[in-house]
Amino acid sequence: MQLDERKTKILQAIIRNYLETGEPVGSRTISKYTDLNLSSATIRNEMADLEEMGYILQPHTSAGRIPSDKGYRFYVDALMEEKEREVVEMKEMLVERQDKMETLLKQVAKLLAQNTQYATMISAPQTQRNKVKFIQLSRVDDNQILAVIVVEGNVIKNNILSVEGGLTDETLLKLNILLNTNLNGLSLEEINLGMIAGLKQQAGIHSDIVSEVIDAVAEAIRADEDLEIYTSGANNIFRYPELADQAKASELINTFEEKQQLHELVVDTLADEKNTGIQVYIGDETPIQSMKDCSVVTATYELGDGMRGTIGIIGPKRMDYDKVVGTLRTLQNRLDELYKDK
Amino acid sequence: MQLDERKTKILQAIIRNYLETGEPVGSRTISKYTDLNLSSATIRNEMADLEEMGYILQPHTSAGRIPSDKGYRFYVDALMEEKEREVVEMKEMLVERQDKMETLLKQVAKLLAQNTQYATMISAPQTQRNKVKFIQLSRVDDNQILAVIVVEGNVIKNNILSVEGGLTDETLLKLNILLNTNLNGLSLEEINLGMIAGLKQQAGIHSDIVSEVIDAVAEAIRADEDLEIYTSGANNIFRYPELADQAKASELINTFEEKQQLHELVVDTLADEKNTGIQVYIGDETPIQSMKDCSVVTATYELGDGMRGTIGIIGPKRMDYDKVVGTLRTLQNRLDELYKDK
DNA sequence: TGTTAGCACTCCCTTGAAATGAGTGCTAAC
DNA sequence: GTTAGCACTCATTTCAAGGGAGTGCTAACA
Repeated sequence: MQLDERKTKILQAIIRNYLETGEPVGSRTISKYTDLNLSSATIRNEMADLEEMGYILQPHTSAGRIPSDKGYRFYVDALMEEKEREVVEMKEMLVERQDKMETLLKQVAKLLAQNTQYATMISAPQTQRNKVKFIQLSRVDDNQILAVIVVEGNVIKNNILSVEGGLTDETLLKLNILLNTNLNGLSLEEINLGMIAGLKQQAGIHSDIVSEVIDAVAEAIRADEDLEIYTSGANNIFRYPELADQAKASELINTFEEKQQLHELVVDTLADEKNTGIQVYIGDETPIQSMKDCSVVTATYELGDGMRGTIGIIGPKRMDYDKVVGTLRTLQNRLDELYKDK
Repeated sequence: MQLDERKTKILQAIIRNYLETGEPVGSRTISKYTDLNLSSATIRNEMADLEEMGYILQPHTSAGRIPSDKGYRFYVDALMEEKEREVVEMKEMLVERQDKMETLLKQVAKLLAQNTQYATMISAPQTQRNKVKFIQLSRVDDNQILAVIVVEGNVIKNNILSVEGGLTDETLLKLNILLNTNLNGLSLEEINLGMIAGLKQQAGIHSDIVSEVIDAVAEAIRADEDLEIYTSGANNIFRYPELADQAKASELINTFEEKQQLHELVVDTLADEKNTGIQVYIGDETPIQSMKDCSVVTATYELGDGMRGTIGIIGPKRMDYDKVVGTLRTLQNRLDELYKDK
């Protein structure tokens, strides 16, 4: 069977109506809703076809129809094909100047949640940072020294180390030179055990300091550590009866709170390079089990210097895809500016 | 009317039973439950008294009794007076060695939530840190310098600054000396506008760097910035039907997610110095509006060097106060060790 | 004077039957 | 190919009846 133009129109009408109301939609509603001027009986025939084709389904006999995952998918695909939509100016998205990335991202998540009435998440941008850029040891007081490590992408790690027997300024300077000349510009792979042993030997009695610094370097470089994820509006799921029952809500809330599982979403989104950077997961398509009754829309954003992060919107399957995709697209463009404004 | 021993016993029996079941408890239950050997009729008379005195109440005629806030309060006060309970060894609380405070606190919150089946929060320890301890500017590359600021309590702040026209190593050294000799040991109040102007003048063309550093100092010192709060187990509230209805759950979840309001709890708890460091808020006693149907138990913990934070457990009024208070007391003692172990 | 047995009464909650109504599938006519 | 009409289905609402848990009160008992 073919999905001709009339069937398409009817299908879209069904979905749009369902998006608004959340109730199964009947033939009579469609008969009036569209400009097709068809009687409800005709619509019923077409609906039977659409059901057979798998685009819509009936919760029970004598109920109206609701879109299936396949139906949503069709709708979203059609939506995405539409011409680049005009970038709506989000005046309400006035973000105050922020000097901290963290605060900015938290605010974006929050505003986005308020704006869309869905749950949102945003991951801090990640960059390739495999190389040590700079190491500095400084005295804080008699027994403590501060180790500052900067790696590519300007990720900074601080460690305060205690030194038992005092340490002369001279020794500190030597250690600084030792570490910088040997480690700068190296990646984690290039810092091998042999090299570490050599460094320790040169550091003599202060080899423990070298150990600690190298541990800190490893940590600063290891990517997953600061894959921070910020969420907001988790409680918005209570707005949608189909998600608000206790079992589902509890699971979802847990996912948002633990954040651990959200990583998968980020990984999955970033992995997919080809498209415009916006992806839609409907129902079972999502990598996260607890969201199998939801739809998830994700966008990859990119800050000037090649750092990429993920924004996600999680809501019911009858999400306002149109608006969400539009908003995300706008945000993709704006986020870079916001960051540059700092 | 007096709250004699028998009334006390009955009241405690009622409360304990209600804590377990969550259902109103009737006279017959108490008659069998206690070792008083009284008939249900006698219990009924006593219950009528207790109700008149405001310790218990009836949801409706011909229902059993449930504790009122006053009843809970009595129960908790009696509990707290009990002799220092033996510190239970929490074997299951084996926390892996963590080198980051943040990770430690997140883990504690999580374990605590799993352990108690309530929602938990923990605030990062705060210390008085009004004084600058140490400032260091270092070159990262040709156009960027890194400013590291350490204030009392070893709070560290990093800022990367861009410098337009290059900066010689000599100038950098001069700036370092300038900043350290003038700012070290000073509190925010002591760094006044006159001094800032003086510094800027001495810095000459690099006065903008001085400005940025001073801004960073102000931020590092300002306390509220890093009053981080970690939460866990918010979805545990779904275990208690009296909290699980949509309106309440949504509000609670929101409170946990936004964290903003939780600050009040921390402030309130830290303000109260006199007692053992454990406080119980029942119903309306809590400073947080959305928790007025909950009970909140908070504990102040102290890490060796005078840093204090707050742990909170949020659950239904029929919380197992006994266990919760015990667990928190244990944790108070253990947290310091855990931290020292680092 | 305190305790207890007995009983009528209250009120929530469950159960099941009946009514409602939205929506369908099918058939026959246009 | 489209439509009107009708019988049918089934979730949901409504209502009354019955059960049950628990109370308050009274009268008897120790």
